[in-house]
Amino acid sequence: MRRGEATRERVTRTALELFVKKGVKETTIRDIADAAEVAEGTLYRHYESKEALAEALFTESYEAMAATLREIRDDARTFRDALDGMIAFFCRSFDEDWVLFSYLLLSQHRHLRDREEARPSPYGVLKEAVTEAMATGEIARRDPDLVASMILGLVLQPAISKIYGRIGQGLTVFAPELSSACWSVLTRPTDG
Amino acid sequence: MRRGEATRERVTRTALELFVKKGVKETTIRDIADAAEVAEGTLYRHYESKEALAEALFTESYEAMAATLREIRDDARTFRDALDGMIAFFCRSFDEDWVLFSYLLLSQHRHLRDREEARPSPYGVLKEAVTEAMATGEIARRDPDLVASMILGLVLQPAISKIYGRIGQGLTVFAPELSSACWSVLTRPTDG
DNA sequence: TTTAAGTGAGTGATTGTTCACGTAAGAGCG
DNA sequence: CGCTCTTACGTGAACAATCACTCACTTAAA
Repeated sequence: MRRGEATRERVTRTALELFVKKGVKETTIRDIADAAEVAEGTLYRHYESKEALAEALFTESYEAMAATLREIRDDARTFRDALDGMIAFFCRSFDEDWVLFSYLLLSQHRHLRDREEARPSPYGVLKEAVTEAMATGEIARRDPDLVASMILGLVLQPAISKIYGRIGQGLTVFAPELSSACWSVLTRPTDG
Repeated sequence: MRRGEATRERVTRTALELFVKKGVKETTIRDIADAAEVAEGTLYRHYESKEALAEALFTESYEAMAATLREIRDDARTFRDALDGMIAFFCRSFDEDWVLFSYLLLSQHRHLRDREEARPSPYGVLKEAVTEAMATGEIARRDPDLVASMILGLVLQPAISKIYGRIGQGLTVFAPELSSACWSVLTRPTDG
């Protein structure tokens, strides 16, 4: 009694691909059903609505990412180790599932709009790590939100550039370079 | 015979605000017409379609930004001056018209999707500046796309964080800090 | 008088969702 | 094993709502 699971996953994956290719609003239930080779009604056996599907797709991956980043941070001895680990993990994940990360990066604003502050997020984990590193004196004390944002952008924008085709190679090869760039920012705060 | 100009601008501005608040697809012609206190038909005296309005709104500001950044770069003697000037200009513009920049930042993926490579863009200007600075030896030679992306992200993400309310103050106060952070990245490429 | 600008009810097409009807996978049972 | 029963899963025509856009008409600036 569980052929349903395979169908669900096919629908979900197909939707993800179409959402990335055309956008959520521009993708119709019919598009998804046709591409996944199921009837329109089937989609509603697995998701309450198209919006719920788009939301689940985002939130599940987004919070899973946050959870793994937290683990990496908790397991690391130093902030530098945590940072390197998080960056390496992000790059690897990105290269492993390009489509999923395109969806996360390109549709985040849509979903983050009405999201409770308290929910787990990659940004939240990073900010906590930064704050703690300031407390232990590992990095200089500055506005944690500014620092976390700069680092986040420094890593995410290359990923976005890869999505746009500006960068050809996988992200993983740049992971060490991204790490050291972040570290430069963290250790040379004020400079002529 | 030109009461039209004022109406056009009211429609345009109202659309911008609604696009940022609700999203483009989620904003209807009726929404715009009601909020701008005109009839639905009026919108079509000034724009071919809703999509054309959304596109014009994006492209005009985006390319105007690129043009100004290019001027700043051309007027600057050193790359460092160019970078500082561009960052300062971005921060000022952002603080001056928060709504417009929210639109540019949050809807860029939608519009950059099918955009000709050759068209002027802030990224293009930055990449050129980076490439030239590498040629003159002002900064170390590395992948220009990676470097341009890192710097772009380092500056844009704080702006996005401000849109999300994570950062309270205006961006302008952080301009010097953003500049020096970028410079750290540019001058300390490889680091244990 | 001319014509750009404004109007808003009407239209046609799209689309998310439903629901009454099939289908097959396991459960219970003799 | 064979049978029936139950229930999750699958189907797609039909529905109702939405919405971008049109157009015949009015208004007012030059």
